[in-house]
Amino acid sequence: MSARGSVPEATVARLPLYLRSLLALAGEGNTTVSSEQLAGAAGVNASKVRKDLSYLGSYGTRGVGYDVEYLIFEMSRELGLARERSVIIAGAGNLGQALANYNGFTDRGFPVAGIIDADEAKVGKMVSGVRVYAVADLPQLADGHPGCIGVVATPASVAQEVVDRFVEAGISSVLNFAPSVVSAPKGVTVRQVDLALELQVLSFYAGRNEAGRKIPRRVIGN
Amino acid sequence: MSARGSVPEATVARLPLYLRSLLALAGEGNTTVSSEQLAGAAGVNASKVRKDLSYLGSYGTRGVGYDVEYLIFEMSRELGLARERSVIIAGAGNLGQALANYNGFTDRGFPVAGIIDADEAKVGKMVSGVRVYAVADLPQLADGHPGCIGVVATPASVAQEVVDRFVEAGISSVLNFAPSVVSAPKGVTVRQVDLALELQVLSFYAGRNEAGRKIPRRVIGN
DNA sequence: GGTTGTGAACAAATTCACAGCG
DNA sequence: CGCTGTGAATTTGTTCACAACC
Repeated sequence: MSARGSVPEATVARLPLYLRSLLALAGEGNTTVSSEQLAGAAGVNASKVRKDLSYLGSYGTRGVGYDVEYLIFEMSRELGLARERSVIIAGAGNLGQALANYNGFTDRGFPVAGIIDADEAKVGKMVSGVRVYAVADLPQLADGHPGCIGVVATPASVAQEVVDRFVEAGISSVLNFAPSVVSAPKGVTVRQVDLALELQVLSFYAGRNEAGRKIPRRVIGN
Repeated sequence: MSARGSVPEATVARLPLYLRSLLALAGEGNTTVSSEQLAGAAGVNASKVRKDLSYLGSYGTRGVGYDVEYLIFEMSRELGLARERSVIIAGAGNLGQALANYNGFTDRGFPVAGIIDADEAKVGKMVSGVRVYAVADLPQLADGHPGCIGVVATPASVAQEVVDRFVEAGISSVLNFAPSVVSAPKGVTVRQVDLALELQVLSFYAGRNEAGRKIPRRVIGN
């Protein structure tokens, strides 16, 4: 398939996984990788890797595999990682501070441009090297970092309001950590991460496993 | 459908969303809710709500809707939230401390039982009200909190090792924040949360949106 | 020989549409 | 009449299996 037909969502969600694996493989000195190897590293199966890569129109070499450096290049380009994207965090509370302090963002190419907070007492302070700005400063901050990503780390009660402000400031990518459903106009992408939700899902399966274990106490031949 | 056939994964992932919405609705004094309303609150569509609820075998009343309290009860039961589950965090670094400090876990019924860390200098210290334990203390800590959930907040390089230790200690639910694919024996559920991955996915769509915007500069009638 | 790229088969998830019931 | 519950239709995602190619 030749590059520009829309890439399935499920595939998009796996691209960063492949990229991460490829970077690791490159670090180990591999110059070439088969779909089988890449699948192993990314924790998926080989046909999936081949299908996914085929959506990017990337070319491997039959009988050989994919060129690691070339794939990294292609994939970074697809993911828009050539261009740096800053992150603006809304909410200087627990989670906001944690995220500002979290190296994972900066390390992987998403520097934190600032934190905005409604609490005047916090404005002007530094939180692990990141300045806290007033809500009124958001438009200016966003302008200074074109293509930046807004991160919602406020209580759920104000999440929608924050998203609206982000959108007004011209931000079109939002990562929402608040446990609340938010809406945004078309053209704005919102992704939701709810930490407690993940725990609840685990709890569901834990219940099933434990319940399941009750009956087959001593199964013959297992 | 009558309760015990396996609930589809996609449905399981939405149950906490419904529960959250139901709690909000109950808080507003609603005693009854239609699939349409619940769908609105949870940000999905009504048929999905009905299908999902039907997997739980929950009964609504035709012409009326669902009883809010009853649904909350049923859903909490399904999610195993009657029983409290503690969380044990591995890694007292940036992210680990942030998570320990994050009220979102405790507030929603997942108290943090402790942090384990390989660094002897940190052992015995308190991190926002949570004690740091040595790795050797893990089995005991896990025993003291049956059905607990292990959270990996270490560097990727040791994530697999940590998961192995969790499993040895009898933990069968793991939430992995390290950007690395980990494997675990059958019967152990692992969920992956990669914060930078979310940003990369946003970056992908941002690129598409921006590229798309290049051409229709001034669209008539929009 | 080995590995990709991809149609075709299969499976999962979503949406439609309406019968059934309060 | 209004709303649920669910089969059927559709869409999306995964896996298979193999021809094409290096």
